Amino acid sequence: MGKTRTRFAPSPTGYMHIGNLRTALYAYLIAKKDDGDFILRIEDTDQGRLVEGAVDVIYNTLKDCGLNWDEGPDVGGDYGPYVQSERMGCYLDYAKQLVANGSAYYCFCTEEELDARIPKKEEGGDMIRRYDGHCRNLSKEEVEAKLAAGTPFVIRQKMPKEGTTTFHDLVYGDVSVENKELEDQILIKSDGMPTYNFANVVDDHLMGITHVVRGNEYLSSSPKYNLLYEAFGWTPPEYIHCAPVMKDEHQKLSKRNGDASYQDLVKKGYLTEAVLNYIALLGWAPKGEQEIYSLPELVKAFDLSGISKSPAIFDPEKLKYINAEYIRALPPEDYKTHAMPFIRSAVERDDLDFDVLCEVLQPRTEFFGDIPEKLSFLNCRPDINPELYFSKKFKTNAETAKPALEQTLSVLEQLDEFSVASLHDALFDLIETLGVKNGWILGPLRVAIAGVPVTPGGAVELCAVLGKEETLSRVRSALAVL
RNA sequence: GGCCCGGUGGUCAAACGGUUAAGACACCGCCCUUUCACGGCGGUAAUACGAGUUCGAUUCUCGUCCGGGUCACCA
Repeated sequence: MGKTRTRFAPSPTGYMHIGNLRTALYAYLIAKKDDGDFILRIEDTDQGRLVEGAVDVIYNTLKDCGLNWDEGPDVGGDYGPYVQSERMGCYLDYAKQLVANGSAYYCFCTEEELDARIPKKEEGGDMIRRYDGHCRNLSKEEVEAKLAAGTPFVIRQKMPKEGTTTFHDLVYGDVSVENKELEDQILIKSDGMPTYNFANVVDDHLMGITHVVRGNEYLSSSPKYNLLYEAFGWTPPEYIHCAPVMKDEHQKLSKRNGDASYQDLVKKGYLTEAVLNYIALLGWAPKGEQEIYSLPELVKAFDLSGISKSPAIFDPEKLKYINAEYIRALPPEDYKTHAMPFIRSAVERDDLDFDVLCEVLQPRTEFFGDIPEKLSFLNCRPDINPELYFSKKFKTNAETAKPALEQTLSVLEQLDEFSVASLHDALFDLIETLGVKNGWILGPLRVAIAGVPVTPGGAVELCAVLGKEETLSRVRSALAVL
């Protein structure tokens, strides 16, 4: 048995959606779990749907996520080229091989003939037509003659009429279909290009792919693939079909619905590692209770038996939770690097202690994009609603706030160093001297300098963030209206 | 419509013939606490339905219902 080789084979038609990325992740994990190779192949046979820059999005996303490929268009490898449009030479020859051994045949039916002979019927909202095998029985002479005359043709796979075909899937087990259900699908189009189904089989075989990981929309066409392998005398790969990632009970996650893509999530301030961790868990369950996994840990823990057969709904709440876990685990410098652009977008002033600000923000950040709304009070001196001074628990209100703030102000005026530690000491000394509850002093102070009911951090931290000058100015102006 | 696949709390999911049917997110309550978070403790909440096999079914079989996929010279 050779090395495990998996591939990720996207078509560059847009962006990386979460489902795509998960398929790539699983393919990567399956290969790496076995010390195998992960291959990137670009399937760009549909030139009409190519989107500018889409290949770069694929490269960048995979690189960001650390899903490094061992072979691919840019890094090369022994099985190239890795861009399907550059492999066009070989497919027709392979198809002819199948014609020669009786597993495929030339078909000269035109669209018009088909419409006349077997009009499409509506079934369940789709227009359906099953090819009738008209050209299966053409004599060798007829075929030769048409080819010689230059009649346009396609090559179709000749499906057995009887019996059943079974293939084994590592997730779904054995799947069988009656051969009579199988259509004589087109292998080579009239322009000489292979269809996706055919190119896929040939490429996977030529590239030595041992495990095919893909969405389960291919589950029902897999028997056809296997019949193709059989016709060539090739060994079929192992199949791992994955249930889709859903937006809700009915719809898949998709760009068309405006659903979050990987890039969108990153832009909103989600960490790559967290996104990857979350999507690994969407449709796969580890053995134990652990749910925070780095990529190397995933490689170790990944196990095919944990892959789910049913669709999974993408849950933004759970992603937020996982992301928050990652954010809290960040070293403070890294947190600051990530957070500063978002802080800057909300805060216009420069004279704040951003280290302290980051310190109070870090345990309160679920994703970086939620930072700005927490910080608007930092920009200018607040207008204070006196009701904010009221607290049942600390027996405070606008009346008690006045003496409390006066006492506090005189302490703060004496204090030179506005660090969290020195502010804490000074204010708690005052609290002890007065013999009051912490909240009797600290509650009103927080309101006076912030003016909003909810702030990241308490009075002590906020004083440190604002600095002496701004703090005193805010306390004085709060006092002035009491 | 034919065929294929699936169906455990709101969500992700464990349990692969015997459990009081895990755990996590969300939600609710309590504690901690200078607000909010973090943290700690506790709570509400599930085997789609009906038959069968079995001493015993979430688990095996069949039917029903529900959902998804597929049936292209698209990938």
